[in-house]
Parts: sequence; C-alpha cells; structure tokens
Amino acid sequence: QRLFNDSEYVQSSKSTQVLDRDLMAYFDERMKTNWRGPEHWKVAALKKSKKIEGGEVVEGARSTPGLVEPKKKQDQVIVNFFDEDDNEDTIFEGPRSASLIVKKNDVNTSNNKLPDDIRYNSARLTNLFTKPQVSIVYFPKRKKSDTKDEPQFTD
Amino acid sequence: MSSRPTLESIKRISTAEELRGAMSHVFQDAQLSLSGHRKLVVVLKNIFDRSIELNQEEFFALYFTKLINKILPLKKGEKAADRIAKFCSAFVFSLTNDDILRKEEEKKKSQLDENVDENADDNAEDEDNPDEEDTYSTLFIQYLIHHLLRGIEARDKSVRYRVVQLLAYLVHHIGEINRDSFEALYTSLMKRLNDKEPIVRIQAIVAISKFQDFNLDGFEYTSNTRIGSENVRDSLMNSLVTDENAEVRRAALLNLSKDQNTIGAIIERASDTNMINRRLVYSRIVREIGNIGKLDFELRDFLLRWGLNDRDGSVQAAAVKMLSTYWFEAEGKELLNLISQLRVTESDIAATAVFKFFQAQPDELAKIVIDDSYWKELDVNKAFLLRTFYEHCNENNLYDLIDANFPESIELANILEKYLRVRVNNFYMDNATTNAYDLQKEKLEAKYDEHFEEHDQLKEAVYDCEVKHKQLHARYLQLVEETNELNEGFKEKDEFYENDLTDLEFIIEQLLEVAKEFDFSDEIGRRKMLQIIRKSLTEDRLTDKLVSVALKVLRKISINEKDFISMSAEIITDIRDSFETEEEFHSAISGFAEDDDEDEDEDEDEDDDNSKSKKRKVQPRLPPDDIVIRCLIVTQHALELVEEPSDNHVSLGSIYSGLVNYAINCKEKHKLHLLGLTCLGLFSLIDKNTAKDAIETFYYEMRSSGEEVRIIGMKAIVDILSKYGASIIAPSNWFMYARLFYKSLTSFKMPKLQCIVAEGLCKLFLADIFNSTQSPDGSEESSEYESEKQLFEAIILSYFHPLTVNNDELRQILAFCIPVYSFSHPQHQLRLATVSGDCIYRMFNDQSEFVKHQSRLLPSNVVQQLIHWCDPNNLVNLTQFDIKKQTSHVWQSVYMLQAVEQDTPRSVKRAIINNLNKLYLTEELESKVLQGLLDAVEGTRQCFETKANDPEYALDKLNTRNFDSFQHFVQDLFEKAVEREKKEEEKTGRSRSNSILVELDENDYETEKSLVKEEEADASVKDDVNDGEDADHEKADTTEVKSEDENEDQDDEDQTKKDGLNKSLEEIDAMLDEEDEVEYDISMEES
DNA sequence: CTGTAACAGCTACACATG
DNA sequence: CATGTGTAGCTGTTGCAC
Repeated sequence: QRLFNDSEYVQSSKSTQVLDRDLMAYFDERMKTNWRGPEHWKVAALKKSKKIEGGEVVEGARSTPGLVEPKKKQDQVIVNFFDEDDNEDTIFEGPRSASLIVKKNDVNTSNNKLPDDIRYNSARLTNLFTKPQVSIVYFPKRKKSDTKDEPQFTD
Repeated sequence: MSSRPTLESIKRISTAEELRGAMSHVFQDAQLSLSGHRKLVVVLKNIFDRSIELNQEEFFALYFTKLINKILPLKKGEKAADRIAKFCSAFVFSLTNDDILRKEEEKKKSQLDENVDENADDNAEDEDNPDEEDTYSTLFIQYLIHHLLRGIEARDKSVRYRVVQLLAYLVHHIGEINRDSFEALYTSLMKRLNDKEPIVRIQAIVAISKFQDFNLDGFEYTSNTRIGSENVRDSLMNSLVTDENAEVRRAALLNLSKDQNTIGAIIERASDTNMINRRLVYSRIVREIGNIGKLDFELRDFLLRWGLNDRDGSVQAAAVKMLSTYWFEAEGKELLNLISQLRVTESDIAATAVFKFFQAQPDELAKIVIDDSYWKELDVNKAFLLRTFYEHCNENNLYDLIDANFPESIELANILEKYLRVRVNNFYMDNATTNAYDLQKEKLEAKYDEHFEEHDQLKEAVYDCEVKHKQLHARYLQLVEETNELNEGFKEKDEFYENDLTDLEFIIEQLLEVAKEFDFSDEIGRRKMLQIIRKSLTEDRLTDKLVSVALKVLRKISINEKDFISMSAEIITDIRDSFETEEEFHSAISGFAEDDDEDEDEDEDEDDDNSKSKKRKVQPRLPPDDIVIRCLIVTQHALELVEEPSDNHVSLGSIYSGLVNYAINCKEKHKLHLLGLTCLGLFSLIDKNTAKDAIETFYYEMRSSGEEVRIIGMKAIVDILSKYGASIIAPSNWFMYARLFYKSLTSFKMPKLQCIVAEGLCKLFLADIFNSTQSPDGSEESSEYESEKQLFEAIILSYFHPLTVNNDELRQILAFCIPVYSFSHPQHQLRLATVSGDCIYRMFNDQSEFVKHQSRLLPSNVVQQLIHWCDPNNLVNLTQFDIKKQTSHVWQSVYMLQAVEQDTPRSVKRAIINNLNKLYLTEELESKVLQGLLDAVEGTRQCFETKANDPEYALDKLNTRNFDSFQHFVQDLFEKAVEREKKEEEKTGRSRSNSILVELDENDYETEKSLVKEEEADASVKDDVNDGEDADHEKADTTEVKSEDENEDQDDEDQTKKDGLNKSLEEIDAMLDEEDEVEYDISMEES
C-alpha cells in the first residue's frame, strides 16, 4: 500500500557504520544506568553471576532444610510487663553533647533533584551534528598490522 | 502474679498493687496481637475509672508511663513495641472520645431542660467552662505527653524514635491540651526534624503534619519559637525539599497537605532523585489532588515532561497511567479535551504524551473519527490530534484506520493549500502593519546583534575581571531593557494577529507533518502537492520551522535526490531574485487570494534551466539582507536533507558563491553570519573541495568569536572530519586543530561549546578517525599520536573536572560516550588504559586544577570507573576466549602503579592499591606480559620500601595486605601461564608467541566466522550465560579482533615517554594560556 | 465479573558491621 | 568507607467472596 515509504531516507550503507544496529541498541540499554556522571557512578551489580551461583547454592541448601528456618525465625522480643525494673533513668539519659543527636547540616543546599536528562544515545554519537539522519561511516584504520598499537614492556 | 483482669475483678480492686497487676496484664496481652485491643481498651478504661474512684489516678498515670517505658528502647520493627504504641493510641483516643460524647450529651441535656440533676458526674466535672476544663482524661494525657517529652532527646535513637512515634499517634487524638503542654510538644517535635536519625525525622514529620489541621491562630510568637500554621508548613516543606534521606522526603510528601502554597514543591518531587518518591507523585499525589484543573499548566507540563522521560520504567508507567486514566477520565474521556489541556503549541512533551496515550489506550484509536466536518474546522488541537494520530497509525501499520480517516492525497493537498492561503491573507492583510512589523523586526535584530556581541564579551569577562564585569553588566542590563522595550512594542503591535497567525502556522505544520509521511502514489495528488509546496516555499515567507518541514515534504515527493536539489535550487534563486519585483510581489500576494490558479503550472523538471538562466542575469545585484536570510534558511534545510555527495550540484554553486560567502563576511550581522556559516558547513558535506577551504574558515572564525559561532564552527569541523577523515587536514596543520579542540574543551565559560567538542571528539575517536599510532621512527606520526593522546586525556579529565560539575549535559554525554568508546574495541580500551595513570596523576597531584577548585571527587571512585571502562569483560564482539587474552587491564595496572609511585597523595595510592583486585587478569595472558607486570609490581614495592619514611607513602595494614595479595596473584598467574605455554609448545612444536594465535585462527576463529555469516542478523548481541558481569555480550564477529602478535623491536622507555608527555603537556598549556591572554586583551579593548 | 486479600518475587535503597 | 544483609514499596498471581 505504501509505495513511497521512507526507504529513501534510511541509511543505505550498513557494513561501514561505526556501530551496527544491534550494538547501538545494546549500548543504549547498557548505558541507561550511570547516566548522571562521575559522582553518581555505581558499580554495575553483577546480578547474573550471583543469580547463577546463588541458584546452585540454594539448591545445595535445600537438602538441609533445617538451616533455613531458624534464620527466618524472628528474634521478636516479648516484653515482660510484670518486671518492675525501672529503666527510666537510663533510657531518658541525654546525649553527651546535644550535637550528637542533631543532623549535621551540610552546606549541601541540594534540593535532591535529578538534573535534566538529555537522554543521550548512540544515535547521536554515531550521526553527524548537522545532519542527524546521516550516520558517520567507520574509518578504516590507517595502519595495518605492521606496527603494533599496544605499548611494549622494556626488556 | 494475679490472674487476668475482668470487668468484674476490676470492680473489686482496692489497692495500688492490684491496679498495677491488672495494668501489667493488659499490656502483656496487648503486645501480642492487635486483635484484642478493642477489648483491652475497655478493660483498661475500667481500671482507669477504678483508680479514680480510689483516688489513685496519679498512680495509674505513673504506672502507665512505667509500662510504656518498657517498649521505648525497642528498635524499629519490633512488633511488640508497635502494638503497644497502637494500643496506647487507641486508649487515649477512647478517653478523649468519651469526654467528647459526654460533653455533647450534657450539652443536649442542658439545652433540653435547665434543671439538670448533677449526680451523673463526678466531682471534677464542672459545667461552667466545658471547653477548657481539665478532666481526668486530659490530665492523664498531659502527664503522658510530658513524660514522653522527657525522652525526646534521649541518647538512644530507638527511645527517641518510640517517643516521637507515640507522640505522633497521640497528637492525632488529643482534643484539648493546655497551652504550655502544647508549646512544649510543638517545639520539641520541631527540633526532631533535624534529628540525626532518619527514622526519628520521619516520625517527627508524621507528628507535626497533624498540626496542619489544628487551628493555631491563638498562638503568637512565643519566646523562641513561632507557632503557627505557616511555620508548620514551611518546616515540612523544608524537609520535603532539603532532607537528604529519601524516606524522610517521602514522609513529607505524603503527609503535607496539598494546597496552593505547597503544590509547587510537591509536584517538584516528580524530579526527586529517589525513584519511589517520583512514582508516588504520579500514583498517589496527583490522584489526591484530584481535578486536573487544580494544577497550573506549568505544573502539568512539568509532570509530563519528567514522568514520560523518566529513566525508570515504573515511574513512566505511573505517569502514563496518570495521563491516560486519571486525567483522561477527569476530562470526561474526551481525547480532544485532554489534548487541549496539553497546550500543544507551547508544550514540547505534548506529542510524546499523546503517543503514550495511544499506546496505553489502544481502544481509543477506533473512536477517533476524522470526517469532512473535522477537516473543515481545524483548530490547533484538532490538527495536533490529526497529526499524532496519523503518525501513530503509520508507525504501527494501522492502515485501516488511516484509510478510514484520511482522504486522498489530492484532498490533503487542497486542504493544505487552503490553510496556506488563509495564512498569506492574514499575513499581508495590512500592508502598513506588515511594514511596521518588518521595521520592528529589523530594529530588534540589530539590537540583538549588538546585544549578542556584548553579551559574549560579558561572558568572557565574568570569569576574569570583576570590574569590567560590573561595567559590562550595567551595559548588559541596559541592553536587555532596551531589547525588552522593543519587544514590548513589537508585541503590542502585532498581538492582534500574532495569536491567530501562530495558530495557523501550527496547523499548517501539522498538515505538513502528515504530508511528510503520506501516501503519494497517486500522481495527481503528488503533482498538486508539489506545486503547492514549491509555491509556498518560494512566495510565502514561511517560518524557519515551516520551511524545514515543507522541504521534507518536498524531498519525499521528489523523484530522487537530484530532483530535490534542483527544485530547491530553483526555489532559492526565485526567492533571491524576488526583490527585483518586490512591488509586484506584494500585489501578486494580494491578488492571490482571489485568483489562486495563477501561473504555477510548471513541471518539476522542465523549466529548471530556463528559470535558472533567467535569474542568473540579475545575479550581480545583491538582494537585501532579509531576502538573503530567507534564501539561506531554505538552503540550510534543503542541504540538511541531502545525503549523497555528488558532483551534479552545480545548481547550488551560485548560491554558495553568492549568498553564503556574502553572509559569512557579514560578521556584524549576527543572524546572517550564523546562517552563512551553517550553510558553509552543510556545503562542505557534499563537496570535498569546499570542505578543505571551509574547515580553515571555521578554524579562523572560531579563534575570536562568541560561543554561538564557535558551536556552529565546531559542529562543522567535526562533521567534515567525520565525513572525509583526518586526511582533510594537512599534517602540518594537525597540531593547530588539536589545540583548537583542546582549548574549546577547556573553555569552561562556554559550557555548551564544551559539550559539542566533547561529543565531537568522541565521535572522531569512536569512528577511529583519530587513530594515529605511536611509531618508533616517524616523528610526524608520533606527534600526532601525542596530540591525540592529549586530547583523549582532556576528555577524560573534563568528565571528572570540578568546573564541569554544573555542566550536566557534558557529564551525561561523557558518561555515555567514554564507556561506549571504550567497550567498542580492544584498541579503544587500550588507549584508555594507557592514559589512566596520567589522568589520575593530573587529577590528584598538588598542582592539579582539580585540587585548586576543590574537587570533591573520591579517588577510589575515579579509579573504579577507569578500571570498569578498561575491563575486557565489557568489550563487545569478543568471545570469552579473546576476552581472557586482553591486555588492557595489564597496562592499566602498570600505569596506575606508576601513579602510585609518583607524588600523588596517599589517598590516591591507597585507592589504587585497594582496587587492584578488581582488575581482570587471567592466566591466558602471555607469560611475557605477566612478567612485565610482575616487574612493575616489584618496582612499586621497592619504591615503597625506599620511601618508607615519607608519610605520603605510608600504608596501613589493609593496603599492604591488598598489595601483597595482588603480587601473589600475579605471580601465580605468571607461573600458570608459563606452564600453559610450555604445554602448548610441546603440543604444537611451534614458537611460543605464535602458537596461541595459530590455534585461535585454526580452531575457534574459523568455525565462529562461518557460523556468524549465516546468522548474522541476530548474533550480535546476546547473553552469555557463562560469564559474570552483564557485560558478557559477545558478538562472534571476529573480523575486527586484532591479532596479538608481538613486535619485539618496538620498545619504549616508559619513563622517557612520560617525561616527553609531561613536557608536551606543559607546552600545550603554555601555548593555550598565551592565547587566552591575547584574546582576553582584545576582547577587553573592544568593550 | 469485579474487587480485595494474601502471597511470592523483584529492585533500589538504607542500615549495620568490620 | 566498603562490604553484605535487610527492608520498603511495589508488581503480578492466585484464591476467594460478593
């Protein structure tokens, strides 16, 4: 039905793109966390390995079910209200210094807001500034394998 | 111990001892479950009453507090304590409730008959002053509150927590309480808003929020605290905004009452750093507020902008739900009503909102009916719905809906034509107004040029010179005022038709957007549309935006790119030559209204040559600036759509040589100048020879211009390099461009420019356009290598630089680009690895700018990020086997150890050493490489031994242990590697260094390669279950994997290299400083 | 069919501990 | 201050009652 689709707009060359489609999608997905910059960088939680290893461990633990239950057992206190010990003086004892119970008020007048999210993505990174629909083509290396890019140790 | 008290047994109580036993029983039961509370409250009330009868009410209160004391030290989460607190609350509530009921009854009674018998009440009850009177209950409650207040500043945080928790429960129920007690309660709770412990603060907020409903008017300013509802509100709002603990902010968010004073701060939490808080705004707060109309447009727009763009899926979902369910229903389930709330002409999130709506409520799509009457009475909302509906259907292949609601292309063209004609009529309705409009506009632009220049100088000066700053600032303010005045006059004059006009233009834009994606397989419709677009572009003085979209339509309906270019060229030359017949133009326009089929029957191909040659005759005369600007706008947007460079752009040649060159030289006419440069950049992208000259033009333009020019220039330079490669620059000039990049990247007074350069450099590095390598002999090459290395380091440094903390955009760009660059290729990672040491050194040594500007960055944070970026596990397109052989972390550790040995502060040394265990080193590495690393580690050890007395080199136990274990680890790997290599050598009998590769080539390599060829499509990104991090995506495309062959003869002395590096660094810095000085002087003179 | 309760599972966050 | 554990607040499923 659509005879004049936007096929003409779509970048025709594929092999020479800096990042191929899948890779762009991969990076876009992967860079979703840690978008705010150095101060807010967090180690990527290595969930997968944990899950796999943990799964095995749990299976092993299941064979000894006695171990799991006491862990879950609450250490919930039951108060003895018949006990006549008077703890009033100790519990109401004030701090050595008043400042010990006061929040240290940093000069951080931060209002706890996120910065504007520009949602940078790999499409921007691999396309031209002035023609955002045009991809940058990957530039073949000027060097072949005649020189080594890697630094060398001195023997 | 006595038995469980019953109502009967309570009546028999006669001693304090018995009271105590009964109370203890009640509490003992109350802590176990909530279900018995109802009964227990009754029991306890009976005990209370009995104590009164015995004149033991004071004992009751005393012992009650003793019982309460027992739960105060219990930490948060203890069920028993929570139940007792609830029980206490229920008891107090019951007491006050009884008081109230009793009073109401008495009131009724006293109203009914004046002679009420008094025997119903106890001796304490006094009828004279019912509202102020102390009852046993109120006395008890006051006693309880005072008791709790004694513990509100306890040392134990749990005590404070329980006290405030209890008070929060109680204040809910205390009807009357005497003034002194209230003041004490109020001030004590207010102090707890600043408690060290978040849990206490939360409870304080809950407690204080109850005061919002109180009538506090009776209180004046007391000695040290002001009591009043404003004070309550402000305190809660302060916690809402400034408390660094997310849960505290949440408590404030949920408990602060929503009114005109607080609503802004509350909605602002849609951009809270905490995900849950953000989500709550959409899922609960907005719901609570109710009607959509209670929110100003700005707040609604804010909510949508943040919610629909949120990084977190659940927040987005909540925002979509708010829009598509709640707001939609509030608008009577009328989509057009909802859209009108979005203010489509002002909001840039409106389109996203509607698309999300369509996604969330796909059923609503079928209810949309666009019939003839709809088309006839388009307003901005209808046009907007039309367009977004079309786009949605088009992108989701809902062609049935399109067929049902959209006409033939010829009809669309007619409609568009109609609106274009209305616009032209409106626009030129009053010639006098038009002239005034133009005049004002010119003035304004002239003023703007002036303003702009000074503004730039101001910006320069701000950082350097306070005095000049003030002078310029005064001048700046003056200019701003003048500009505003002009703007005012401007507005008044055309306000009368401005609104209509912008609305009209918005409708036209929507129609064009539809046309951009429309089906023009019908040739008649296509020709009609072609004619309309060409005519409109040529004659109608379209806005910049409309020109851009119209050209996209033109591109779509053109036969091919060449056709598009020649039509565009013709339009441009027609505009250019129109000034010659300016008078006729106007008369033509006015006549146009009546007679629409004038003379535009030309076909797209035929009279190209005619018209062009005709226009060329008049070329020598330069049109007035406004005409030139119109030409350049069309040129710009046309060129933006051209993708293929080809040599049949002759038709554009005259435009380039005539208009663009003219515009570029108009440095004093700001708009013209910028447009000229923009077009020059675009011309460069379709013609290499133009590019060669242009890139130098841009270079010189950028040396002395304001930020806006520099941004255009930088974009152009990067695009040119991206298009043609670094070879477009003569090698001898390479260094000066490198300096330009460096200088732009470090121009902290031009943050936007920094973003562009950073992004641009990343593009060039990523595409390996900057990819020179160090070579042992060719000095040219190695200086390029050094320059690139400097630039690369500069990128990394600007990411961490303290002066870019407020440049969020830059940091977001780099937070994306640096890892993508690094993870995309082993060579990239290696490049980063080799600068890691330098970067760390330059960030943290004494003389570092970072230190000067009080960088708050933690060394360990930096080190970890660098390590993460260089981790081979994060590389794409590699097999697990190849990943194990990557040397990036080896080199990174070597260079970081160098930084450890240098004069970095102790915190840095410690950070590096403590993070050595995060390096990914395997026994698959070559023993030779590991040997090198081992030597480096040993060198570091010796360094520490010789400098053992230097406090900066003092290591604590943990550091030493980490360092030792790293050394052992590497030693171990080395031995295993030797072992492995020995085995392999025996197996293959070949030389050590080649054996691995041969094996790789022969085995894995080939099989994988062939495998990939067949299922190329989906093989690229897939999860590898075997690996640890989620970085384990491997694309089995091995064509880019570099062979690991060693090149023995290329040896560098690390130290000499480092020296050379530092030297060149200093040189660059010095040079750039010098340049800064010069420019500074110039700009100051001019001002 | 709708609506609510109970349940497990998940993630980001905060606390506790050495 | 870096690490692991615990938790809050959902989210989806199931069963149950109306």
